[in-house]
This record gives sequence, C-alpha cells and structure tokens, in this order.
Amino acid sequence: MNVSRPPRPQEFRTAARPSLRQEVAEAIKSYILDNRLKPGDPLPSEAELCTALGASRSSIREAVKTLAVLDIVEVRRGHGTYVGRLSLSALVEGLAFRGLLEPKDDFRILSELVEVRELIERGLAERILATLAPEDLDALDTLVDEMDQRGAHDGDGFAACDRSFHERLVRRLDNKLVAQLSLAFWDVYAIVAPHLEGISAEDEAGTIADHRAIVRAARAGDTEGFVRALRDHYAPVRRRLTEARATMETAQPAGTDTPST
Amino acid sequence: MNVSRPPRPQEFRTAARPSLRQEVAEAIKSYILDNRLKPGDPLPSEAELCTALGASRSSIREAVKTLAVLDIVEVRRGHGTYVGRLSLSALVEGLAFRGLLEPKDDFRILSELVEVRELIERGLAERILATLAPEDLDALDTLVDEMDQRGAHDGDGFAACDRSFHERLVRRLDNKLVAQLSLAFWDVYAIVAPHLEGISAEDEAGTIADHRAIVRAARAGDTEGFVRALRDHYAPVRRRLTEARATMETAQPAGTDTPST
DNA sequence: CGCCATTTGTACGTATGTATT
DNA sequence: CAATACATACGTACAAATGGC
Repeated sequence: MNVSRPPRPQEFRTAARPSLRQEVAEAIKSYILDNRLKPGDPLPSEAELCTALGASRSSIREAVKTLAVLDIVEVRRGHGTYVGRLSLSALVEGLAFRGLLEPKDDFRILSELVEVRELIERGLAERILATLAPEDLDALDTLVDEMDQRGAHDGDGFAACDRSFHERLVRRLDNKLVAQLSLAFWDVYAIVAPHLEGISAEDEAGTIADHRAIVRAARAGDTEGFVRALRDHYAPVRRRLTEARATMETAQPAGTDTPST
Repeated sequence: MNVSRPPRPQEFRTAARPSLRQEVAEAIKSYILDNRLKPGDPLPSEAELCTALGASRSSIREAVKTLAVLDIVEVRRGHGTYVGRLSLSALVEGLAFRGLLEPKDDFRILSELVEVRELIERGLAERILATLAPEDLDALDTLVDEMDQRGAHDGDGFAACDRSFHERLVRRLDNKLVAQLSLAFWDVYAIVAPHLEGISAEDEAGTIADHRAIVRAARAGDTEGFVRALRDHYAPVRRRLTEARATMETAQPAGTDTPST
C-alpha cells in the first residue's frame, strides 16, 4: 500500500495522469474494500495514512474530504475517521444545488423530481401493497392524524410527517435502493422549494385528504385505487409547478439547456 | 462575501458549528448563485478566494475539492476553477463503491439497479414511444447493427453501443432527470459488474435480439409489446443476478443490512 | 523554441480546539 | 486536572501544468 512515484520524467501524455490526491483516495477505497470494512469501522489516522501512503497531510486531507462528501468515509473531529454510511447525501446536495442554480428553470427540476417520485411509487404499487403489514397501515394512519393536528401552524412538523409517510410506504420493499432514491428526491424538493418564489402555498387539507385516500386504498388492497390516489396526490403539485413555469416563460422567453451525465 | 469568525469565545454548543471548510464551500456556492453563473464560467482563483473569504489556502482548497466531487465546480490544473456541469458523477461513484463494498451482497445492489432502470423505462414507455422520431428509430437500428458486428470480440464497443442504445431511448423525454438517472445506473452497473465473480457472461446474441424486439415494438407504436420487450430484456439479467446471489447465500449464510438515506 | 506569469498541486511546520482516558 | 491522540486551520515554500509572449 504505497503510492511512491517520485520518478516521473516524461511519461506518455495519453490518459491524463491522476493527481496524488486521487491516487490517495483510490488507495483508501482499496483499503476499505481489501479489509472488508463495514460502515462505522475505524480507519487509520491521518498521520498513519501519511506514512503508509507516503504522502503529505495536505494530500491525505483533501482525499479524505472528497471521500467524506460521497459518504464513503465519515470524519468525526477529535475522534477519527471511519467508514461512512454510503448514503445518497451527495445526490441530494448536487441536485439541490442544480435546482437552485437554474435561473428561471427551477420549476422544471422540481417538476421532474416529483415526476420521478410518482413514477417510482406508481411503478411499485403492487409490490408496495403486498408488503405493507397491518402495523404499517396503522402507522400511516397515525402519521396522517399527526399531520392533521399540526396543520398549518407547524410547517416543519407537517413536512416531517409527510416525509415519514412516504418513507413508510416504501420501507418494506426488498429494493432498498428505490426507497432511498424516493426519499432523496423528497429531501431535494424540501430544500429547493422554499427558495423559490411564485409557488402557491401547500394545500394542507388537500394533502391530508390525499394521504387518507392512499391509506384507504392500501388497506383495501386496491392497487388501481392506490395508483389513482397517488396520481391525485401528485397532480396538484405538478400543476402548480407547470403553472409557475409557464408564467415564468412568458416573462422570460427561454432558458439554457441541461448538461449530460 | 466574507466569513470572518475570529471572535468565537464560547458560543452555544447547540447545533454543531460548521467547519470553516463548509462555510467556505457555502460561500462559493452562494457566489455562483448570486452571480447567476452557468456551467463553464470561471471562478476566482484560489488566491483571490483566500483574500475574499479571509481563509487560508488549505481551507479554500479543501472546500473547492468537495465541490469538485459534486461537479459543482471543475478544477483545471494550471488553468483555474470553473463552474461544473452538475452531472450525477457523484451518484455513480458512490453507488459503485457501495456495490463493491457489500461483500457477498453485491448482487443485490446490482439487482436493485437493474430493477430501477426497468422501472423507469417501463413506467415511461408510452411517453418514450410518443417522443421517438423516425431518425431515432433508425439510429437505434444502426446501434443494434453495430453491436452485432462487434459481437463478442469487442466487449467495450459492445457495451458502448448498449449504453448509447438506452441513452437514445430516453433522450427525447422532456424529463431530463430520469434520462440522466437511467444512464447513471447503467454506468454503475458497468463499473461494478466486471469486479464480481460468479456472473455468467453476457449473452450477446440474446441482447441483440432483445434490442431488435424493442425497436420493432417502438416502430410499431406498440406500447404493450414495448413493455414486454423491455421485460424480456431485463429478465435474464435479473435472473442471473438472483441465481448468483442464491448460490452465494447458500455458501455464505447471511449478510449485514443496508444503511438508510 | 525557450521564457515567463498565472494557477493549481504538493509538502512541511506550527498552533489550536476537541474528545477520550 | 493532566496527558494523549486527533482533527482543524494557517502560512510558507516549492513543484508542475498551462497559455501567451
């Protein structure tokens, strides 16, 4: 586990050479993989990494920070460095910034976001209904009740309940990835939406009614009703977004387009 | 645009203080947002950021590096720092590492990945068919022909054609996000799959036939046939994965579970 | 071609805050 | 409280890459 590359006189230009920082990052990843470490396991301290990899602290630190962004490692100051939880936090942060950056096109991003969430939940409707246990249904009902109580005076609590609701919906799925993605998109929406003007306030009463309809269909095992309820739930959100976007476009002729993957 | 926080004698412990690096990163993001910069626009040099933000170069650099991972900024050595393309590269890298990390559970991740891709393409089947122009259908045919020519002797070329095929499928969609996501998952699969043992080699002939069936259904505007073709295309991949996973599980009793978002 | 200014990359030293023991 | 270990932050110096002259 040593990088060691002092002698690099000329070396072919083709295939851009990776920076030391990148090599260090790769080395740390390899260390985790080779030692079969699990999230939470401790990693060598920065000083140890310096000697082990033959690089200075600066390079080590920068490499560790890049891995921390991806949640591949987690640093606790004064504590040490550990294997990260591999969450989708980077996706959330990246998408959130993208949403904030697109000047007049914010609404398109949000609209796409909501569309993906709906796509996921509708596409998995059957499996969601099959996996929901009675206790889950009860928990969903409880969450809706809680939303009802908080109502408009506790926006944060209302949002938290909404998030928990959708988390509960997909929690039992054997495909953990879609569950995480769905929630990640919810998080992005929650971050971006407050920064935008022109979005009419959320309709709490309507949202609560929608959620009740969703639970009702789920309890009845009615897949079609479930899908209908989801559509009814997301439709007004998308309508508001497209409306806001339309008014923006009349004021602002056009926007630039998006990058590729 | 100045952070300035020398006087911090006691300060309430609640709400863990953000590190300087994070403050700098936020400041850079704000700079981009406030100035309405677009991807490719130049950012101040590190030295300028030092004076502007009143932080040392080390902190500036670490902050810039974290933003570079998210593709919010792009650093060109000897050139300067620029606004990034906001791609999903971080998602790809993170998911790829997760796939490589899960010791015996690799196949679950891949299986979930393929499932999401299928979910997206099937859920958007109608809209895909509606948006595909004749030139797109021709291009798809050409890609399949190319795959046929390359066959087994050019694995990389074959894979590239496969990627282009699926990119072409979703390219016309108005929802650019799902298109990017779909391709990002393809990339993750391409990175992780080669590192795994026990996956029977790809069936080139079958893949080509599947793709031809997809194009045929698309050309005919046959949504149901299109969905069927997609299912037939992804089914063997998922079957191979679940098989490999099953054999792994018999040899290896159980595995740990996954983290949350 | 070499030279030079600009900019990022790497290295090292030092001081400070923080958590564990 | 002290000692220890660690991460955070700063400053400086030099190396390497890029582009223009």
